[in-house]
Amino acid sequence: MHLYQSNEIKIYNSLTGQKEIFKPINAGHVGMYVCGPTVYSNVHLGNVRTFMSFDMVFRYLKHLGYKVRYVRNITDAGHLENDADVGEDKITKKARLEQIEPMEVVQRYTVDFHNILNTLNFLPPSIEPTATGHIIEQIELIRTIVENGFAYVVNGSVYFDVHKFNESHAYGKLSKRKLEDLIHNTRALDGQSDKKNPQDFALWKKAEPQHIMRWPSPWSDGFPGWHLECTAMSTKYLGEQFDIHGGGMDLKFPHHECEIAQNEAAKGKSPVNYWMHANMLELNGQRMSKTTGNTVNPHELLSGENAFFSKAFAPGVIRFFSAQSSYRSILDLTDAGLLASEKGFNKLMEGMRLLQSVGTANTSSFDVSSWQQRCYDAMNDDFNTPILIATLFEAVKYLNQIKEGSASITAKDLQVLKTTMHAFVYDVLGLEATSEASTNANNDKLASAVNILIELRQDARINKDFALSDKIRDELAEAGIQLKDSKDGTTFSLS
RNA sequence: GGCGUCGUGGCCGAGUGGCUUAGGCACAGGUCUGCAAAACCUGCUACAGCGGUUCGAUUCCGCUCGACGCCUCCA
Repeated sequence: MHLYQSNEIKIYNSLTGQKEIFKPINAGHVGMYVCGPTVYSNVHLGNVRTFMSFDMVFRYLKHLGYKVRYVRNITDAGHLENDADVGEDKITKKARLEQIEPMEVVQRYTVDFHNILNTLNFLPPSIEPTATGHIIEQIELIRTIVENGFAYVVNGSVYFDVHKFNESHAYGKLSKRKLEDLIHNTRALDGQSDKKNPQDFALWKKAEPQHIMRWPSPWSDGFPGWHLECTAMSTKYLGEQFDIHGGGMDLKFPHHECEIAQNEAAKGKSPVNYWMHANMLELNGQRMSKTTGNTVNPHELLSGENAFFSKAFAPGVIRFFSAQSSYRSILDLTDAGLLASEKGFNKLMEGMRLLQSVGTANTSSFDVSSWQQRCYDAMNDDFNTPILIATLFEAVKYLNQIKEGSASITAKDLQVLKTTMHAFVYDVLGLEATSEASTNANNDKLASAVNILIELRQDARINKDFALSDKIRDELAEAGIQLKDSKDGTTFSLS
């Protein structure tokens, strides 16, 4: 008996605009594809939020016992500066600017991307394919689309014929656009486009002589179009139709719209059953933008070396902050918000510690099994992590009451509580007390030193030498060590 | 201009046609303490505006105002 058999998930499907009961194509198995980063610079923090949302989706599906194949690609070629057919490949441009090989650019930022995700406690996807590793598949796909009459060749480049496609299919059904509206609203191209219509998009681009990233094809030496890689790689590893496709809201049009068109043109099938789109991340109420300087990269957020935030924030705090809002809402990153999340996160982690130390009784004054069900209900409702967190805090409050003696729990219920808290806090939300884990190596020596000071202070307090005891307390505080007095003695924590 | 999303208490941020409350932070009072801090307990307030549907709307519908995203590079 797997958990997924008793937990019916509802997913908000961007394609239909409503929450739908999730039914995987193959019972017990889930195929999920998420558009990964274009590795031409440090990964965008907003992109990290998107991946974090899907990391939690991945984790929950796994927790329920699904066998999940999670594919998240690396775009290392083909993402043009613009779609107007005259743009430069982003990787190539960066390589030219830095005077290094394109693959050096790719390597550098792929490593950076993985570092950030590891630091933030992401689970690696099942497969992480690259665009350049699937040139053959992409060429085959183009060939099929051309044969089916939905693409045309001009001067060695191949373009998808959106108008032709729209005669027999619905181009724009995901983003709720009509082709005629697009025609009226597309800016006229200035100059030498090979496209029949501005709405057409490149499947294959002939490379200019100086272009380093190039592969042979039936049409020219060139490189594949950006939209094509996701179609090639998703269907290669997940099948012509698969369960979940995710990505940032900004990719809905044109990227995902083009994916649907490509797959329908090539295979005659709409590729995805459930489209999920994560909303944008803002910084202080404004969109992040490199051009206006209103941007922070993940390193700067983690290190505190930036102009926006008062301190460094631990990975767990960032995850907690993200999970406190729904993946479908715009999330505004602010100093006050992060500070509030830090306190909340610490409170939750304190609750996790209480699980180990709290005493049991003959009766429980709290309905643990209905609480447990509400945790599942929250996640089953379109992965509602804010509700899950609110429910987890009910348990924290309960644990504190047990500690204070105003509530009680049986050993059996405590076991359920412990298992469930661990499952949701660690496995599903991916939270870890990383700030402590990272200092553990030094903790033993530090602890013995601080404990000596605590003893000295205790002696001073017994002697009513409060000047000395306060001096020890205050100077430790300045050094980032906070003493906590309680009935059972004094402990400390690092701030 | 087109398409889409949204407007919740001091702040962030869920949710719902009435029933019992989101939750976190902040704030106030209390417990504890030599005093603090920390921790804990208790309290606190809301649904942009105007109409409509309804026995009843923050929740549904319409309009107004405002914010944001995509439509052109920025995730």
